[in-house]
Amino acid sequence: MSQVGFARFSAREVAKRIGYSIGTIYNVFGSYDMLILAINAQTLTQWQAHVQARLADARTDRLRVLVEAYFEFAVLHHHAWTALYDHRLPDDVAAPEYYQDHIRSLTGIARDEIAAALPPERRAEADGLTRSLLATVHGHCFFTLNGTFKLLGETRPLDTVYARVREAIGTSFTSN
Amino acid sequence: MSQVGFARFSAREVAKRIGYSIGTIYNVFGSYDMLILAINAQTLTQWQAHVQARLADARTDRLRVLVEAYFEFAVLHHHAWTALYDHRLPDDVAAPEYYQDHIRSLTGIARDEIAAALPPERRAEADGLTRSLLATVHGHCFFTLNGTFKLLGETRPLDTVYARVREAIGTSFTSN
DNA sequence: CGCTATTTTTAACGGTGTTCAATAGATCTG
DNA sequence: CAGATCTATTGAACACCGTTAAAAATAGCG
Repeated sequence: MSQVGFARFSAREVAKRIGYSIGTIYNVFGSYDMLILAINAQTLTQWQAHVQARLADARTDRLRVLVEAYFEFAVLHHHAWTALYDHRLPDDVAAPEYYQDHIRSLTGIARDEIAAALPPERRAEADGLTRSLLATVHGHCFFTLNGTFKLLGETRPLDTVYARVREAIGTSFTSN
Repeated sequence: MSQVGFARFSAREVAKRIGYSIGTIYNVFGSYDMLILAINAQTLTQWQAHVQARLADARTDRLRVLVEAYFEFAVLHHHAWTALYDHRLPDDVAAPEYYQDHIRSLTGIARDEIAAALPPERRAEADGLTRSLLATVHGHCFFTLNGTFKLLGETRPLDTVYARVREAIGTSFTSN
């Protein structure tokens, strides 16, 4: 996945590379969707580890480090990261519980940092603000990787999105 | 595309439905990528028309209407909208000029509204702020449609993202 | 009409996800 | 050990896909 990207990824190629036949892949994972979910879950694990490692030796401005680590991983593993969002289950199928847990675990890190960065009287906003800032950072990262920012002339997406985060943490008008 | 979505879309099916053979599709569009680009360009045109129509009868708070129209189109045509971002050209291929123009035209609408909403002494920030807020709104819209917000418990993404936009327009710490 | 130029078709190629009967291997039983 | 049961693995078959190029059909023109 990290080598060819989502569009050129194939279950048959996986089977070939690990020395098994295509049938075995299907016995183990059940379907193409579930194979990709397993791979994406691994990506989420690596992403979380990356963010936690960066936060571990962050001495000041942990929020900045958090945002940087988010971007860094996506740029470093852009095929794997993009696959997280390129893959879509059928509209009537929900992601398995284990996969949802991976997402909750990763977003939980952001929540803890944001809660810690908020003044005590605004801690109640932490959950809503976290969801919003995750989306904000995601949008900037996505536009960085898919070329939209290049097209529009944005050269410092990291600084830009950090300004958005600081605004929201500093003084928020949200009602969440 | 709007019926089956990006993943299940096929050029052969298009040929069948319009009563031509697959070869004709390739004579006209050149490749699968270019066919999708043509379809996505149409989607961008419809999106722009939708936003302009909403802005045309906006009497107050045009920024709110702008954000609402963005969301509304994505939700109303979520398969077509998602295809805009599911499709990725090979890393070494740039989008054709006509397609880039569509994007610049759509984002230009946002730029004009944002510039008008800014106090005169901050007009210079309009371009950078527009890029950032487009990414911000995109992120919220994307998380709404791909289920991330549902998973995280976000129930009012439109209000939430509008709070982010108001923050940035109201008092911005950005250096763009 | 015949001749050219354009449009369209068709068949083939190599690839994909998916299924499933058949095989191979491992494990347990008497 | 021999045999039976259970599990893991295979690979052929199916229906689809994007892509190509030669052949066929159509249109335009003198």
